[in-house]
Amino acid sequence: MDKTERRLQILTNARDVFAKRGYHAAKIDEIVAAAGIARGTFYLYFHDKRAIFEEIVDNAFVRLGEAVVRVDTEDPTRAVGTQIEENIRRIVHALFADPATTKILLSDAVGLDPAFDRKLLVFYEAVGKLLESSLVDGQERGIVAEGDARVFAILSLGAMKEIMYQVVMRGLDFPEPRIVSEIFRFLSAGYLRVAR
Amino acid sequence: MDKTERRLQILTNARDVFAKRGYHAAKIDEIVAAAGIARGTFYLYFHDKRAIFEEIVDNAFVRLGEAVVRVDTEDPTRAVGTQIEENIRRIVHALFADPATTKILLSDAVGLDPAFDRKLLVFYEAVGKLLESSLVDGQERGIVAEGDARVFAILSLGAMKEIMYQVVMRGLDFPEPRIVSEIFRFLSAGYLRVAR
Amino acid sequence: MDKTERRLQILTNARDVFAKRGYHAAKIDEIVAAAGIARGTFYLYFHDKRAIFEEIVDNAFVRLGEAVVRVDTEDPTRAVGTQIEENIRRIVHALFADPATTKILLSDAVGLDPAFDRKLLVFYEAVGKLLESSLVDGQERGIVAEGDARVFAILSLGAMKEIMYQVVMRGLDFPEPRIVSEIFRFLSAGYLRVAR
Amino acid sequence: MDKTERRLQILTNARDVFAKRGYHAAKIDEIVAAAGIARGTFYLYFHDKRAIFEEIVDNAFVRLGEAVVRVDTEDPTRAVGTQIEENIRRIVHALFADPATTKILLSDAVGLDPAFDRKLLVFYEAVGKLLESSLVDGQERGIVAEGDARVFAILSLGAMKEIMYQVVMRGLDFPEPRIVSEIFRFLSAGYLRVAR
DNA sequence: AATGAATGAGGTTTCATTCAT
DNA sequence: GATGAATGAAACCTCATTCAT
Repeated sequence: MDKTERRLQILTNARDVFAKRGYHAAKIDEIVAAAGIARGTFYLYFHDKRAIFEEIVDNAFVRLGEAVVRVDTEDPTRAVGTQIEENIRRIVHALFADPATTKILLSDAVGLDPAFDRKLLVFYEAVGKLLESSLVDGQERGIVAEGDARVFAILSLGAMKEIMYQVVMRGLDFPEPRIVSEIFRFLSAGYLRVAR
Repeated sequence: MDKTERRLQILTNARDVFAKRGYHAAKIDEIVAAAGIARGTFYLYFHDKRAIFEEIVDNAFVRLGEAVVRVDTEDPTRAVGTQIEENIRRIVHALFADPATTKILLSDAVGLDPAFDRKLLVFYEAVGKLLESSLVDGQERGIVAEGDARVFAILSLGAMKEIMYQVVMRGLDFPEPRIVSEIFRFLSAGYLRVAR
Repeated sequence: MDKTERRLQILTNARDVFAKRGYHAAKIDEIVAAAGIARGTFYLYFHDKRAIFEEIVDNAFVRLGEAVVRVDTEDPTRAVGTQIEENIRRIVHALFADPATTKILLSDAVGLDPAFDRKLLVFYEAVGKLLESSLVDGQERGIVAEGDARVFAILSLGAMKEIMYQVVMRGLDFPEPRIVSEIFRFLSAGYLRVAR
Repeated sequence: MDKTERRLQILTNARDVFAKRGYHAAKIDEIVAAAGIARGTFYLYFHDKRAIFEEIVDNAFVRLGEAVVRVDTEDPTRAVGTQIEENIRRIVHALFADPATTKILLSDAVGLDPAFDRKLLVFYEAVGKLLESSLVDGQERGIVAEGDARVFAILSLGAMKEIMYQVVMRGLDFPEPRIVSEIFRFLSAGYLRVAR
């Protein structure tokens, strides 16, 4: 088994243990037992416990980042709405494809410590900024309502995070397409039909 | 200083330390130093570290629970929209009133361990159920769009959690009323004006 | 309630707690709760935990010491055998009269620490010396077999300690007179009827 | 050094520290210092302080149990008296061979707490039962005096315990064979030659 | 004299990390 | 490269004792 495979094997098992136990309750012992390696071997591949956890999170960030594609409001071949829906679909799909990592992202990595909080914030800010600029762009074209695009971005992100959190933590049993369409509908029209 | 005051003093300082450091990095030593008491005194008032943390979270749950009032769709004196907005306002206000606890709720208490995760889920489920039944009620009266009320509840909760998370973690500088009206608007109409 | 009574009340309750839990597991808290006094009050009457325990043991030593009466081999009115039996009877009676203290003596006070071990040894040595000198006296009068009187003393003491230990620890249900006569018989004639 | 040796090394040093200080005053720090290992290493081999102490006591029980051999009253090649004496000899020898453990057994393990008391009682009861059945057997053959065999067993056990206690605690300087013969003589004929 | 809240020394145990083999 | 025994820092918690009221 070559270095890369071995790394991946450790990474995968660590991910499962982190997802099952949470960061602190995940012991190196359990990770190496799951990976079928000796304790010392772990440290040949990862500097420390924190490092492997960060790598798991970072990889997830990369995968999620790749799922998000800038909406091209001028592309005549693909409707803006479709592009947005595609984005949602890809993100939801990436999260569904690896529930253990999703759980880590939405639960275990949260509130680990100030440094990690920062890392999460940076990622969410990056996603938020991307979304925000798309929204601003959309506002100029009249396909996004007037209002603070940054707030829209935050609220949208939160809505998506929460439903995935429920799926992963509670085992909420919704099929992917359903979740995608619900989110899309929610972002499109909200649900309140009242005056205040 | 009587027992109740002393308890409160410890509770308050512990809350700040937890908010600053996160659960695990918060050391009993720092809490007692902040409270200006001896280590032993701490254990006179709280069984252990976990207990005081739970108490902080439970108190927050109670306060938040009290902030939520069932929407009365038949009250002719208060428009439904106003009642909903009032709810949002009260919740946001409760979270704003104690940012340290809000940070604990939205960050430190998350992913602590499976038992605590369950506690959070139970609370969010209770809030969700309340919201959901209001929404179903609203749907019958035509003031809430057709669709899965449970999903609406989850998405709404997530949107609110996220914006408060940003306020508390990043210091997003939005005044309370602004946040309230943004959320209301978001829930009312979403922002996308596109077909897919 | 005057000082002496209060002291006695604490002493009695402490004795029961020590007997029930053993020295280390007996907490000052449990003692004061049993005595119905405040924690601080305890220290008005006893210097520390060790001191009250020592006092309990010392009192027992005094009572037991008083139970032992020198055997007068020249008294024509009381047979030596009767006098010895009387001694055994008084000792056994004293131990039976206060099972809690007996348990403390034979169990809790044992192996507490080197200093306390010394105290026990000193007491047993005093008893042993007394017994030994009686035995030497008896040997001169031909009513005690030849052999090392010191060893006889030790073996006799051990036999008595063990049967009382069984009575107190296991609840061996033997009536006092039975125990007295069994011991007497044992010391008189042993039980083996074999050559080696 | 392999695992078994290392365990033994820790066990031996712990035994000495327990014997020197008593259970509670024996600190893990002193044990590991004596064994020349780090604190953590101790916990690699033993679950906790209690566990290593129990193991020491249990090992002693096993060794002592092995020393006791059932007396065969029908063996024509070995006189019953000789067999009994052999038993005493083996037990005394086992206790002499490891004075530190003997001290632990007769002093430190006594009155540790109710659970441990129970353990000791169980062991002494097992030995007592064995002895008792031999005595009953002996009574049927007329080589043991009439009387309560159980009481005989208890008294004999106590006599042996006490003399070993004196040897180990006070450094009573009696050679092994002397102790064996004194006990045998004592069990055979007692020492009182009086009527009551 | 009585109280009981406060103290803080001290000990056990855990577990991430190192390093000799 | 792999191993796993060894390390030791670090943290929680207990509980006998003190002392202000």
